[in-house]
Amino acid sequence: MYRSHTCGELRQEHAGQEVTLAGWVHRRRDHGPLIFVDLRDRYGITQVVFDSASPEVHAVAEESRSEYVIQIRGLVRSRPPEAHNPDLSTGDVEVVALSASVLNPARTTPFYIAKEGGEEESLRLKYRYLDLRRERMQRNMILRHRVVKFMRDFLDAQGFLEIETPILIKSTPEGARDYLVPSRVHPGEFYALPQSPQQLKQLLMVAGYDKYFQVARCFRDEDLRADRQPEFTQLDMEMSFVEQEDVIHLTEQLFTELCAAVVPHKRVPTPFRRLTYAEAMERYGSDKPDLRYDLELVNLGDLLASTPFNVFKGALESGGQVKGLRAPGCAGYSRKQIDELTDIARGSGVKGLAWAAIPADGGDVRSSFAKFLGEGELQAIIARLEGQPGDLLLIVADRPGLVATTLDKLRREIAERLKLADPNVLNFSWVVDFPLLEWNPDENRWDAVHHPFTAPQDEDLPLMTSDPGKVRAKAYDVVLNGYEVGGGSIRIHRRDVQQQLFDLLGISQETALSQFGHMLEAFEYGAPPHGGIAPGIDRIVMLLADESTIREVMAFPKTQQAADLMTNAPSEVDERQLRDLHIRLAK
RNA sequence: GGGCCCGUAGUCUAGCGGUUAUGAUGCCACCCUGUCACGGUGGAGAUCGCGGGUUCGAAUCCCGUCGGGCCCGCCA
Repeated sequence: MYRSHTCGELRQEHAGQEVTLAGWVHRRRDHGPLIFVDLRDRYGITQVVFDSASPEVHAVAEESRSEYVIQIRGLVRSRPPEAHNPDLSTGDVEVVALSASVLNPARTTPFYIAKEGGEEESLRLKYRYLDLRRERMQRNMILRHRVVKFMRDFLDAQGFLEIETPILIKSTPEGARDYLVPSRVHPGEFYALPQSPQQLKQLLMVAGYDKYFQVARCFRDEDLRADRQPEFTQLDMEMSFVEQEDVIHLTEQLFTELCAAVVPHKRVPTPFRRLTYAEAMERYGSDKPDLRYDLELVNLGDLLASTPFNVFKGALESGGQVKGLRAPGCAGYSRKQIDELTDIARGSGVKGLAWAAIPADGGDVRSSFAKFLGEGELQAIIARLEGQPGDLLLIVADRPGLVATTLDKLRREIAERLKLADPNVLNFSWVVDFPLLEWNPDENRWDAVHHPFTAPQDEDLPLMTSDPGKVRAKAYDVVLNGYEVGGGSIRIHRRDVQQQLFDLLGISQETALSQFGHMLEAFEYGAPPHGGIAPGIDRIVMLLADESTIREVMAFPKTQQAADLMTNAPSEVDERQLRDLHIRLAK
């Protein structure tokens, strides 16, 4: 045994005991004949005292440097009354070294372990094993463990079974780009890594495992973002004999109890608010709005039906929208600040941003567009937006999609500037009634918004033939503080409905059979009604940890170019390996 | 595929056409018996990401390239 205790556990009551500790040298305070070493492991820090009265022991402390791994045997004693350290959990005691040895020396680390912050993230990623020693990453890894442990315990208590599904599976064309794995045994053929275990969990329902879950690694070969990595982890769940309401209820209970258990200092409003997709887009311009603050978008189109202002008029005449957003107390924004907002708007693709500032002192409204408006229109706009003295009004006119994207971005920007989002609130909500299909003008067919096994809502079934774009799906997303943290649906279990959907998606009999034959066949052997959801663990932990990227809650994440800076993956491989796989590289 | 931002000792950072390239911290040596971001004295440490160009002169300006970040597209 290298140690009798960890560096986080000694207390006043251990005084007088002889203990053995092992850990890393966190800091060393060398007073010559007296040296203090803060010994660190993942449990905490304990102060060890080396006195020159024992020269051999003292010599070990003298040669030790930061991050040396050392072992000491010593006597726990109460610190002198004036020397207690309230910042350490072990701060009432110290260990007087009786013997000591260096288990392994350490080079000077490329960044401080003891003091965090400031370094380029790429440096932290290159030396991730050092970064992981630090408190921030340790806290995040521990939180992540607790989250996953809670999920497992919760679902186990609810009667769920955790079942593993393969990582090497069949590639299917729709959805995200697959990561492919060449087969050595079958020249020219490939496996895909799962984008999610979607089909497999549905087959488990056919098999009668009516409550399934898995902490499932998922792979998508798409471009990265702060909240998107090429591999990520979902709490994949599926249940038989459930309706949408059952899945929502269970998930809500899971999240509520999870947060109470692991982040008790945060407030979770319950029940979770519910928005339809149409309502979310209308009021927030987003299907994942941050509901910690209001700042709702307001439609102005009807007020401007006969406006002479060409920008508004043109947008409305071509089927677009004019919508606005009230930025409370921002009337004093400088030209520069307004230009920044305009740049943000342009960045989403609109041509410009119309604005009006209502001075707090009751003076004349400053505005970029009032002079182009008709009689009374400015007053009508201000009234509709409920503009008060001191407010800045932001207005966008364009195609509905662009108006939504732009005002969503401006809404988040204003909230950020005004610090409207309470960091200690976890505002979960449900977005429901997603459309089942969206028109794909490039391919001249319908695409599944969720996936091709998502069930349409019963009362919309007649629309499948008459107006497919209006069909709502039994699909639901759970949204947290502006992030989609989970999505799911009730699946189609009727063969005729499935066929109808394939027809709309332009999937031929032959394609359906070759791509989904196993599913269709399975569903002919008694498929129970079923549905599920897949919360994204990385994003949830990120939000619980108050981090702004999921990289901070992953042990070994990849860069935006999908590279691992520590191992230098991806990398070239031997000619021999390629030959085994029957692969020749295109020059 | 596109837009924007960043790259200077181990680390963070100042400098933005002429400096001996700034400071902090870390590192090394010596001194110090109650520190806990210990303190004190001294020292070493930088092909200014890389390549090319403009210029009498480039860390500084221009072009390219590499790496990193944020975003758009993409992400059933």
